[in-house]
Amino acid sequence: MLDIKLLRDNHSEIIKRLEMRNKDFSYLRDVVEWDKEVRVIKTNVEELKAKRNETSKRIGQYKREGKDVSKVMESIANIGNDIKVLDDKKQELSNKINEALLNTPNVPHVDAIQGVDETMNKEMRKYLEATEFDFEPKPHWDLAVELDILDFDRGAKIAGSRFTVYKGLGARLERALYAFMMDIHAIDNGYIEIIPPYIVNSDSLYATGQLPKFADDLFKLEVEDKQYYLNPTAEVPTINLHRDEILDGQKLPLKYVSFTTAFRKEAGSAGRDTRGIIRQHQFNKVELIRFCLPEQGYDMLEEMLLDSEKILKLLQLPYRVVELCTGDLGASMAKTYDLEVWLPSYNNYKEIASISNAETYQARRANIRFKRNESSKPELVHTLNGSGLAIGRTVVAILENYQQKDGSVLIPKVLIPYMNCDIIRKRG
RNA sequence: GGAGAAAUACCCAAGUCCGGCUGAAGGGACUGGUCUUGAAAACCAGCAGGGCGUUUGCGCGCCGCGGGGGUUCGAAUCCCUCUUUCUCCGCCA
Repeated sequence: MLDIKLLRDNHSEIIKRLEMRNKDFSYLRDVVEWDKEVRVIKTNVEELKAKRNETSKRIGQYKREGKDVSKVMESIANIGNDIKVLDDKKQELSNKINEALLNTPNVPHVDAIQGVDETMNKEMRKYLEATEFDFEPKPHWDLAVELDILDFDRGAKIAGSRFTVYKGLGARLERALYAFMMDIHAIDNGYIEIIPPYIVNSDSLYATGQLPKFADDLFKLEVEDKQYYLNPTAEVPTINLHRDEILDGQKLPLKYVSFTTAFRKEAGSAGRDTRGIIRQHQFNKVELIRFCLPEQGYDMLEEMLLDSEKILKLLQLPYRVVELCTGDLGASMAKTYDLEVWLPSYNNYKEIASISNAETYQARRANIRFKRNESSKPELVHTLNGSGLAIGRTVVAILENYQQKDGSVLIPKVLIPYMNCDIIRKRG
């Protein structure tokens, strides 16, 4: 959420930067006006309330002393009603302001790349060259079916399209990958391990910015009269660990690595990535989350990027780092890097991780603050999140990049202890 | 699923039946001091946090007793509603 105070002082500048997202944000000028009105009303209401408080106190005092009270009562006869009328008016305006702010995305970073879509993202660096084969490489959807490690038909039978059964060494590869990633981040990189609830409430989703605007992407559960949602990304439960809390500034940054199964409706993705397990309704993901001081935010972002890259390096997968342009930037984020892994079946790079700084956007919505020391005022933290990595897509990358001419798949060295084997072959 | 009980400031806890002198007793912790070679103990003193408005500033005001709403001139206290926790019974990995 935007800071209304910043908006008061700098709305032209902020609107200008928001419009780098290629949308119209002129309605924020109205918000500034409503805000002025609210403050005028507030002053009036508070004066009335002060008067009422004072008079009521006097009534109590008079009663104790046995004095007549009717005259004092008369003097504030209609004050309650007046207060109510003004309060309602104020509430109405506040709601309008709030709704507008909740629907407004984050302000892109000052140096953000202006662009309309992913074609204008900027490649920062590359690791390894695209894998070369001396045979025709197979896409993972063929390879995995031949190896009998993924079963698309039965996934569809059990649940529906975009659901897949992992089987045999396919299932083990998935399990090996998340154990491996959790180990690297928790043991080597110093993150605290988290397994959060996979069902979240709407407060949590408002806090991280999935609601109110992106309800269509979420699986919703109605249980009696209550509404729950399936976790769309570990970012949601993990950022919400500290909703409505004041953290100890001395203990920042807080670093968490969170393992979840993520559920997404992929409502706007009909026809995209329909083959294989690139885009599923259900997938596993290891997610890095940090809460830090505002001045640390961008150093933390670079550090997290390296933490994610480390996984790809250890797995010896070719990838590149891109910085997202404003047209491709998620609504809650000020700056985002994507890691894109080389996929022979796409003959291109494909997103496997996304590492972002939300600055204070989520912290303000979630009310997550810190104190530098005991006597200082609370300030909003920066929240960062990054994949470390998406497991399903890592499975794809390994299958496709490590495949051999005979249809078997070598296991990356670092995974062998987790897999208890060094190759996936067709079962006899 | 059934039956009860509870939620007060950093922690414990009084107040809630019978609304006003509770902007919240008391204790612990914490901070400062006295005493002591030093420490402990004892004693003295200080001490709710947060949000918002207004002001050049000192300050002033509004809102906060789990959340939301209501009754009232006035609510920690009365009413409605939601959430969470605990105890017992049932069921269960």
